[in-house]
Amino acid sequence: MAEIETKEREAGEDFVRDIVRADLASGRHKAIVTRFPPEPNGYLHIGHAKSICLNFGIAEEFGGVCALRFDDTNPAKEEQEYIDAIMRDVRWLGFDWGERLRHASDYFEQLYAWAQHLIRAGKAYVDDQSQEEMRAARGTLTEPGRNSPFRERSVDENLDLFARMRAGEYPDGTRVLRAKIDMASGNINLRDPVMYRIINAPHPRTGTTWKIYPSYDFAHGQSDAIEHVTHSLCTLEFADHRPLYDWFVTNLPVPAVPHQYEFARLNLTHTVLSKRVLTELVRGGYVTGWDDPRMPTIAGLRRRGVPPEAIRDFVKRIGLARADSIVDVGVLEFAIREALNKTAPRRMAVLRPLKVIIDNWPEGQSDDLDAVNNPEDATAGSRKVRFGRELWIERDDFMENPPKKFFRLAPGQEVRLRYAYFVKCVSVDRDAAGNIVAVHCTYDPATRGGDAPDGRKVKGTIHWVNAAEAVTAEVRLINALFRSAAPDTANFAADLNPDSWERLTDAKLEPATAADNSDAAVQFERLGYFCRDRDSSPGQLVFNRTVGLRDTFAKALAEGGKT
RNA sequence: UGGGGCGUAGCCAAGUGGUAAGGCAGCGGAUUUUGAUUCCGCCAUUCCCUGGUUCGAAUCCAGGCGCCCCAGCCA
Repeated sequence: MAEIETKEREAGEDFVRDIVRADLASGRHKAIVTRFPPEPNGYLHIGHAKSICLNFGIAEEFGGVCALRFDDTNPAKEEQEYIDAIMRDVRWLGFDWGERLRHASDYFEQLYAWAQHLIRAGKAYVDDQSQEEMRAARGTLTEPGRNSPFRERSVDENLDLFARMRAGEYPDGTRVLRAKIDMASGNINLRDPVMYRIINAPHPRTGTTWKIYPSYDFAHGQSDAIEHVTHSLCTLEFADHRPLYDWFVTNLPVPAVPHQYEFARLNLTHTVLSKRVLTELVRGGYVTGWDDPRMPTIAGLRRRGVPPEAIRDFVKRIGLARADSIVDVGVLEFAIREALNKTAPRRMAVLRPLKVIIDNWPEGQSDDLDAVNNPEDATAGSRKVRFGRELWIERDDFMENPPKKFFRLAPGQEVRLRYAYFVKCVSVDRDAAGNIVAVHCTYDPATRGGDAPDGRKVKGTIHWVNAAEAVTAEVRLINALFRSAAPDTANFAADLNPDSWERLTDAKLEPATAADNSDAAVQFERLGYFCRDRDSSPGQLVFNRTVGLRDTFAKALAEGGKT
C-alpha cells in the first residue's frame, strides 16, 4: 500500500491541523475521515465555505476522505431544492465527495434501534409533558431543572410508547423521547435532552415512512460514528453539546468513537452570514433569490463573477481559531481581485460618458486597433477596437480647471487614449446653461498604437469607447462587495458592439461548469470587475460590480488629483 | 453563588519559558499604455489588567476585567 504523503508542517498552521497531525503521528488514527454536514434548509454561504474548505482540505492534505452528509433530521424545514443547491455549490467550489454522499436519514433505522437500546438500559424515556411544561421544568441558566413525572416509566412502557410514536398514533408535539441524564446539570444540554420528536411532514428522502425524527444531538455523533469520522469539526456554539455527543457515543454500541472539535464561525463586515436572516431576505422578496448577486451566498458570489479559487484563497487567508472574530470584507475583496487580475479579460467601458470629438479625424474613417485582452496573461491574446471621430470618455477623466497633478485630459493637455493615439484638448462645447457637453481634441497620427516616435511622453492614459459602435445601456451597479445599500445607476458604454458583446458572452460569461449557470467576471479598464447579471432585460444590461479600482481612483480625485 | 468558550496591531492570525511570523488595511518610494497591476521599504520595546514565580514570561501561577455562546420537540 502506498505510503500516504502528508504535507510538511507549516508555520502558522491552525490548531485543527495540529491535532490531526498529532493523531496521525501517535497512531491514534491511521487515516483521517471528515465530513461536511449541512442541513438542507437553505443555500450555502461564504461561512459554509470555511467549513467546506476545512473538512475537504484536511482530507486532501492528510490523505484522508471527506463525505458530504446532509443533516436531514427535520423535514419541517428541509427541501430538495436545497439539497440540489448545496451539492452544486460544493462542486463549484472545487470539492469532490466521490461516492461519499451521505444522509443522516440513511441511518434512521439504526438510530431507532439505538434509541431502543438506551430505553432498555434505562437511559431514555418517553415524556408526555407539553412543550411548555418541559420548558418550565428545565430550570434556568442559574437554577436546576426538575425531573419529569414520566421519568421513571418502566422499560416496557417506554418501549411500547416509543413504538406507538413511530407508528404515528400520536399527533405532533404530544410526546418525545428523552435521554435520562441530569436535570440539575449546569450544562442545559444534559438536562434530559430530546432524542426524538413527532413530526408529521414529508421528508425529502424518506417521504412519509417516518412519523418521528431524531434530534440533531441524537443523530450527529452516531452518524459520525457510523462513518468512522475521526475529526468531527463544527462551530463554537456546539461546544456545549460535546458532552452530550460524547454521552451518546459512549453509551451506545457504535462502531467507532469520534471526537468533536470546534472552531470559530466566520463573520464578515458589511454583510450578514445568518441563514435565518438570509432566508428572510429571500422569503420577503428583498432580493431576487438565494443567488441574488448581493447575497453572501456561494450562489450569489458565483453570479457576481467571483471565481471559486478566490473563495478558497480567502479561506486560507483568514486562518482558523477559536476566538470570535469579524473578518474585514477587504480580505475577500483582495482574494477576488488577485484571482481575477490573473484571469479576467479586460474591456473598456465608460460609465458616465463625456463626448470627445477628434477634429482632425476624417469623417467616416475608422481604424481597427489592437487591444490586449489581459496584460497579466499573454495567452489571452488581443482584440480589435475600432477608433473613430466621436468617442466617449469618462467624465472624471476630463477637468476644465485641473489641479496641479491631474494627469488626464484638460485644455491644452495631451493624453494617450489607450491602445489608440495621443490626443490634445483644444476646446469645449457648452449647452445654454454653460455645461460642457463635448470636448474637442486633435490627434497625432504618428502615435497610432499609443507610442510617439519622437519619444514624447504623456502622463496619463485614459480609456474610451467609440460612440458610433458602443453598446450603450443603463446599468445597475452594485458597489464593492455588500457595501452599498442601494445600487448605483449609471450610463454605460462598452467597446463592444452587440456582436462582440455576444462574442464576449460566449467566451467568458459562459457557465463555469455545464451544471450551473455561473457568470464569469470581466474586468473593465479602471472601473473594476463586472459580471453580467442574468436578470438583464432586453435593452438593459445589469452589472454587478464586484471589486473596484474605482475606489482608489475616486479617492485620488477627491484628493485633488494627487498621484 | 449556573455551565462552556475567548482576549496578541485598525481587521484576521502564528507563537506553547529564551527575548513578538505572515496576510488584509494603511503609509512611503520605484516601474507602468489607465492614478490599477508589479516591485521595494515602513508599520506591536509589547501580547486585556494587576500581582507572583524565573537569569529570562505573550507563554507558568494567583486574582481581577471584558466579550461571546447555552434555558427549540432548530441545526
